[in-house]
Amino acid sequence: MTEQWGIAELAAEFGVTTRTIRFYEDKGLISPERRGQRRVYHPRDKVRLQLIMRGKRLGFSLDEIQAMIDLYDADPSEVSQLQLFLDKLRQRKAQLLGQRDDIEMALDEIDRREKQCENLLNDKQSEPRQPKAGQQASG
Amino acid sequence: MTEQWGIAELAAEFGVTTRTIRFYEDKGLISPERRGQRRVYHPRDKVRLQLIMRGKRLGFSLDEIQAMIDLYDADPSEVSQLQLFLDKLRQRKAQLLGQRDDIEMALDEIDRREKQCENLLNDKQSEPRQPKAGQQASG
DNA sequence: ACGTTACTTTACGTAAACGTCAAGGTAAAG
DNA sequence: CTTTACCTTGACGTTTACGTAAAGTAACGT
Repeated sequence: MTEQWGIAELAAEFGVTTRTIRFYEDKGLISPERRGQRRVYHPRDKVRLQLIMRGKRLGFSLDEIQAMIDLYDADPSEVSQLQLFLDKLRQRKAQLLGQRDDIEMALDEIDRREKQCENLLNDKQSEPRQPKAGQQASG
Repeated sequence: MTEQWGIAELAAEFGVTTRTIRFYEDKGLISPERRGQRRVYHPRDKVRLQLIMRGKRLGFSLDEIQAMIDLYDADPSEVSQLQLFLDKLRQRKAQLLGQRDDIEMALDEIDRREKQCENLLNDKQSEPRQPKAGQQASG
């Protein structure tokens, strides 16, 4: 009985405004219980919001997030639907793998720059005056 | 001399419209050579566009992409700037690592659903009639 | 009864990232 | 010289994802 929250609590917990949460409801991404005219949120709604937030962090549009949530919720009984469902899953997977590759590349570049900087900082701290052409490779 | 392109060529190569490329120029993300009033793009502009596209695939705003490109281009000479620069690098890194975690989670979930589907498909194909409660674990 | 608090709907506003004309320049080809 | 292809600069339109009032309601404390 303790696992339910008002919209303001949820908003605070997820670091968004109540407007945002209502907007997601308008879009059909969540559908909380109604007690009178008030919205009452349950754990499943929180799970939904977690999925939404993760999707947003990964740059997906709300429509895409909607589609992904549908994928999680779906329970395809017909074989033809199952095949189609599997295809969709694999598409998302491919997209995510691509994103992961992009991230790896970006991380590699950042790591290079980071080490470059650290070296520079060490050099400057150990020798505040003469720059001294050393054997530090630059590329 | 062969390494230069018109805006239409570039647009075709990157799968965007010329409007998009000009928009990025307006935003200061790229600044091609001008021959007369025409834009002429060189390899470095392609590199920029690659970075932009990667940023977009990862869900960054053009402003953020701008900042990331600045990070790549910057050559901080002052120690104070260097420290600040390093901080920015590490912030980006943290963000990217977070995104990577998100992706791993999403991939895990998809993999589970995928295997679930494959099992269902196999069951249905080997036994089109009786569902027959088998020893296939479901969770 | 009255005010406060927390919520509700309705509706107009806005920033980002382009799309979509409109109107024209220019260089080579016919 | 005109057509054609390709480019240019505006400038207004559109979608997404909310922000921001405005005005109303429902329970709760005093």
